[in-house]
Amino acid sequence: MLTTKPRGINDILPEEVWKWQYIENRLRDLAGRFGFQELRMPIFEHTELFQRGIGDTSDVVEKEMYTFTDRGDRSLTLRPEGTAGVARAFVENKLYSGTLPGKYYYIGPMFRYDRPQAGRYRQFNQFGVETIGGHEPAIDSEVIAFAYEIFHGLGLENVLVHLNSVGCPTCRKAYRAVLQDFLRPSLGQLCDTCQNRFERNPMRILDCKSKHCHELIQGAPTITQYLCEDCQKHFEQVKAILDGMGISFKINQGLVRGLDYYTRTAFEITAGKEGSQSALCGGGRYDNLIEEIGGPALPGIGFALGMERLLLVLDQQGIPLPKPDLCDVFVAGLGENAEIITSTLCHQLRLAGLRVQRDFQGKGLKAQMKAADRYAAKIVLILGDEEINRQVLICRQMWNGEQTTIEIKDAASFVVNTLSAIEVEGEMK
RNA sequence: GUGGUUGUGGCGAAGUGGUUAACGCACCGGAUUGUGGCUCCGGCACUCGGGGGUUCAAGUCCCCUCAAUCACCCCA
Repeated sequence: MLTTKPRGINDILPEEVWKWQYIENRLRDLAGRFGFQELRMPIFEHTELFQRGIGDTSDVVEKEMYTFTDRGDRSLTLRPEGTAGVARAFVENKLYSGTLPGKYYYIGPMFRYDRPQAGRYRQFNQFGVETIGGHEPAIDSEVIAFAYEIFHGLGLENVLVHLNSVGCPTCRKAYRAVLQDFLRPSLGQLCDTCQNRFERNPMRILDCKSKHCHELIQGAPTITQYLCEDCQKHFEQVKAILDGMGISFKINQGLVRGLDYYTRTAFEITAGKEGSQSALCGGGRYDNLIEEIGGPALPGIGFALGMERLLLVLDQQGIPLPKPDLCDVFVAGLGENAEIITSTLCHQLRLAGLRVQRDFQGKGLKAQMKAADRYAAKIVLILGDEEINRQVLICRQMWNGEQTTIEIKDAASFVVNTLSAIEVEGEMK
């Protein structure tokens, strides 16, 4: 072949896509129940939106963006995440003039130039929500409850909410100084990356997976000890509401989200799987982002989940998803005389709302029966010369092999009735 | 960006320098002249991810490259 798909990019084939559709439908339904509306933003934006929004020191901006120049010499970037785009759309369309907080969700592909791995791809899909214009702790809790319910509702085991507060610029400034004081004596022993982080973003050192660094940061002061009064109160209230809703969570003081815009509440959700790519969902509050990109000073909070990772754990945990029926009726026409009648019949059945398959290659009855079986057709209609001469056809019920001869003109209504009858029977069981 | 493993038909998988590249599943056809799921029989890779090299001879050795995968990093 001429070429293959680019690295880290995947086709989602029909045999797989029904799972996606099922989950997407559930997500949309759940979003509606929580009062969120869909917002579709573009796949690419001006590069500076992500640079300013996500933060220059983040890995995403530093080394993972798909940035290109268009024919007008503009620097554009394929969106690596959704929040910045929603924020931009919110400001640009002056959505702050509506009822606040605005509650939006999005679903679609994101792009990051990473080394691909299980559960990590260069084009991956996220479902995310954002609420903009509310600072109340109840909003944090509602967003976390929504995220939790997505996973819980699908039947996943060991769903765990990791919760932390990363403070606001005021308390973070104080904490940053304390943390640097703590680390300074062992600065030389930290890994290269962490030495780099020391000035630029010392809180990220707490997140370092290197064993050596991990030992050195034992006993480090935690941000929660240095939260200002407002942040502390906010955090306590979020926890209290979650308790009240019966949503369990675990405080994880090492949880520092990778994007620079986060303030106060930060959370992540995992489901059993330990180690790499275990985060199914990540989110948090971003109280300065909207203002940062030139909008009014409105706070926000949201999360995003990775569809590929969700599908992966569902599979690992053996959670069955309902597979839709692909075929109600297979029309088996035999010989040239059946051609027009077969086509017409298929069309009528489809107009009657049925899923219909047929053969186009003039195969024998045996081969057509085999095909019908593979389509998992519930009913096969057989049309040969004998039947056509008498203007009838044979209706075979594949689940029990029973056959009835009926008139061609009655076929559609007969099939509809037969199928609705067995559906009712199925429901009664 | 770093390190490890892998790459043979649609899929899984033998083959460890030497004639026609096992086998299983799937697929197609037949046994059952007009009827699926079982059984039996038959068919199905000018070719071993791509390129170059070593050799009388390479799927088998070497180099490069691409891709997958795992770990690190990071994150969804």
